[in-house]
Amino acid sequence: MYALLASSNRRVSSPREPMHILLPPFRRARRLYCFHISLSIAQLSVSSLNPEETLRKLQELAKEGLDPYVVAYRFEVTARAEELRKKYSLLQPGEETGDRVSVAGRLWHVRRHGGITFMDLRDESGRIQLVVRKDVVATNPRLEKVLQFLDKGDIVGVRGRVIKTKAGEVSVLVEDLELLAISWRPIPFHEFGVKDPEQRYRERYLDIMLNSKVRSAIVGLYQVEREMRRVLDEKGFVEVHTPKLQAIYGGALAKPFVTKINALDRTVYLSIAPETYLKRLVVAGLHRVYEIAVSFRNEDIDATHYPEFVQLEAYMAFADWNDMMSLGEELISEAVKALYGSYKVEREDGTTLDFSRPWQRVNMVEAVEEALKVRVRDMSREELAELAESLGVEARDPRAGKIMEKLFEKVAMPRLKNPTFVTLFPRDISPLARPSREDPRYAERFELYIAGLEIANGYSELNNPVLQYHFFKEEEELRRALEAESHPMDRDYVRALEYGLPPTGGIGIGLYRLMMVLSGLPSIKDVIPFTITSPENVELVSESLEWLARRYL
RNA sequence: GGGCCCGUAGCUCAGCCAGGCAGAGCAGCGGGCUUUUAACCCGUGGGUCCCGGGUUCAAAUCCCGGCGGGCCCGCCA
Repeated sequence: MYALLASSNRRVSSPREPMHILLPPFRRARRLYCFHISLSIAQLSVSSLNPEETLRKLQELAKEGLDPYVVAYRFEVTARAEELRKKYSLLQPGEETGDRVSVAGRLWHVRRHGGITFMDLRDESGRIQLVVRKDVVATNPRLEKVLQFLDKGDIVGVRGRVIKTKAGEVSVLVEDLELLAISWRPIPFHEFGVKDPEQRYRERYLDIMLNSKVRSAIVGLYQVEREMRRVLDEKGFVEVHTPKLQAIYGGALAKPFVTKINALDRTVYLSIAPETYLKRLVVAGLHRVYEIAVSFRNEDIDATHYPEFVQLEAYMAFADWNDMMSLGEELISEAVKALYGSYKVEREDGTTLDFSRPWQRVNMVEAVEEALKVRVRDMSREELAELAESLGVEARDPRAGKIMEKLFEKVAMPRLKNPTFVTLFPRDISPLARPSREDPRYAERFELYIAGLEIANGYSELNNPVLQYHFFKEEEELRRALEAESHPMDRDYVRALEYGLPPTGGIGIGLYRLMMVLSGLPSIKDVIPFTITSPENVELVSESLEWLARRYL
């Protein structure tokens, strides 16, 4: 009884009209906009901001002919923040130069002191302080006006003289300032300002703006790619694009995305790897070929996996797996050098990763034996399975090699900190690799581990069409038996091999993972510029200001 | 698929264990300040305590159910 009353009271006392009811019809809004705007905006829970204040600011600016949406189409930039700080670092505190520069960027902080205002402006190079002094402002009415309405988050361009403040900071003494764009939303301007993990990925532009580690990882990936392209280019490699829409997916063992080409009414798969196409190109006589390939795998998302990722795959005719390990060492260590100026990378956790060549090489079986102190090399599938189960490793797979790999990942992989090549993978889990010239139970296949993460994979490429056909058939049977991922039969690929593939080495390097390891960021999503997020009802300031559009048309 | 944690102002969080007027800092707004560094000082507005139900004189707090999010563990780079 009481409960009923209480709950019904609560319901009565907290009614909320849906927001759209509060949004005025267009015509009426024009006449009464002041009233309606403040009303409708007040209902928006949108981030703090203060759309009302921002609207007022825009109206005031418009009156003065300073509406940035109307007047600001370009701004002549002559200097970058970081360059200025370096170039003028030797000025004495309080010293002023006559050097006039113009810089542009976003205001990060505004510190008003009455007669003097300090602002931090950031452009893509870094930060520079702006000083706006009352005596200078007095000579420039427009500056005086704009200054009233400046907020942190706004995009401005300034012209002024380079000085060093009494506190010793290189600054621009502002003589003129143009408001180039305003921010309607508050920006959490502290380092790591966006803490909510979901918001970080939803509004990634904020995370990239505010989180320097994320920003440098994203820029770093570009630098890594650039350096790897340089190294490959010098060796005569040709960069190509292979199809992302494929009739038969292959080159890896993974679940594909399924889609359709309407024009052909055909089901196609998004590329899970460029491998088989790149090797077709080697058959075609492009003896050194590579791709920085976006690949898609329709599998789970976790800290080290994301359904779309970027890998560099390179193939070199007349080379074997040893050559590819050397190439991998060179590509990655030179990229590290280009990025950090050293082959050693200090990480946040205090550890150092040493990319100096050559890197350690251990074969998988020896690594397992070393970790377990048990001789496993001649064990049967059943013996291996028993050992695995005793260590809590699932061992239902019919392939002995799969069990060996799992054992390795369980007992040996986490120990691999500095770059290490794990060599001699089991043959039966390597359908595109060439059997070892010394022991056909193994393949001439390696994987590269850094900081416990698998970063690269390569091998002496299988060029024997008869064996390739045989392995594809094995994979088909495996798929039926296991419903596990297996490599589909690709008859055109075998046909290409039948024309003759030279002895060839190949390597694939996971670039996001490499960047994860280098940056020390804990999730692969941190180094990917944009990732998918769950559906969201996005509230927009603009929606309540639709009437304002008319002013600009 | 199994286990653990979180949801309170625009943001970061306290309050919950042990039920009793809804709190702090930052951000916003108003005022002051000519050398600051996330400036500072004074003043001030701001709440669906995730949602629903239950227990109780009384629920942000206890119980049940749901929703949203995160982390760890098993399979794929």
